[in-house]
Amino acid sequence: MDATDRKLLALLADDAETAYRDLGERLGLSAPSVFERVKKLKAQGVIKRNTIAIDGEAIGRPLLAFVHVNTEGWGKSPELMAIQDDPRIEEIHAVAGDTCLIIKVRCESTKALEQLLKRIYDVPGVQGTRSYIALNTYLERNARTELVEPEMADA
Amino acid sequence: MDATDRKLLALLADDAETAYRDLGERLGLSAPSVFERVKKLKAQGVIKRNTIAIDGEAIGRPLLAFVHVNTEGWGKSPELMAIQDDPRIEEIHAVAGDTCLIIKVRCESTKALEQLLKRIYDVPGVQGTRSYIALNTYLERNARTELVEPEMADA
DNA sequence: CCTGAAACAGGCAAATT
DNA sequence: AATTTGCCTGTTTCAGG
Repeated sequence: MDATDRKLLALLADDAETAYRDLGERLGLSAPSVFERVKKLKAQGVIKRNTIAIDGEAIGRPLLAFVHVNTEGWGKSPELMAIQDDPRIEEIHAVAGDTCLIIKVRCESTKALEQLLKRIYDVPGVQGTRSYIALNTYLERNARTELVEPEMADA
Repeated sequence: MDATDRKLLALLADDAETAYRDLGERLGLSAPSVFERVKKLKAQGVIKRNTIAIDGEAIGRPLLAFVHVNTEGWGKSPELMAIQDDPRIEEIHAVAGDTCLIIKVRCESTKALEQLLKRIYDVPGVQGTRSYIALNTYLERNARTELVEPEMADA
């Protein structure tokens, strides 16, 4: 994982369909060398997978929300994890703070969100939820590397 | 946007490197037909772009956090939006609820998060922040379509 | 939407520095 | 030892029907 790898990751994150030849030009490498690096990054698990970014509104899910879930005892129950079969659920994180779980959901409507919340409330141990409805998304992207070496300044 | 398109999007979200021939087999179409559909979905903006999923830990950013930002007046100031040049910032949403903005960040360390918070606090109009540190991520994926027709049940 | 064909890029092997 | 050059296989992409 050197500076070239980080720049390569940044280029692929921006457009994963760029030809190895073009990537090589930008990195000062030949196409096979770029291929080798990508292969290694995939084997190492740095690149988890290639995917597409889908527009939420275009697929009929204009409502984005973050749902904080409070549970008695520990939050991660199999019943609660079962909700991930719902394609509206995009993320589930256990967090430290004044809530137990944060769930990111993308719904068709407020009614669909209500149904989802109902399902969450039906899980044993769930004490309550607090929802944050996104009014506008200014930025939404995957993990990024920086093109330059990160500076480790202290506090 | 018919059922075939939704299934195609689901397949591409799972693995965007699948050959059109293989996609065609699963969809009951020929490779050129799949190509046509993908082209249309891109032109319509349904597919926003092809990208790679990068492992946060592998690039030295094991610390995921959601930062709620409270501001006086309206949250979206140019100064605050300028923080998106930092690759640690993955998402910025204006939300309705007991906070103004939710920011998703992925940092190298608690010190790096502290610096980021410092930068946010330095923006005029920012009254306070509340951070939720992810202890464990159970699910993290992009927008998904469902393979079957969504049922619009009422409340 | 499918069949056939051309252009292109991906992936490997040998050769070179 | 690592990278580049060149080649072959396969996919992508464009016709025509």
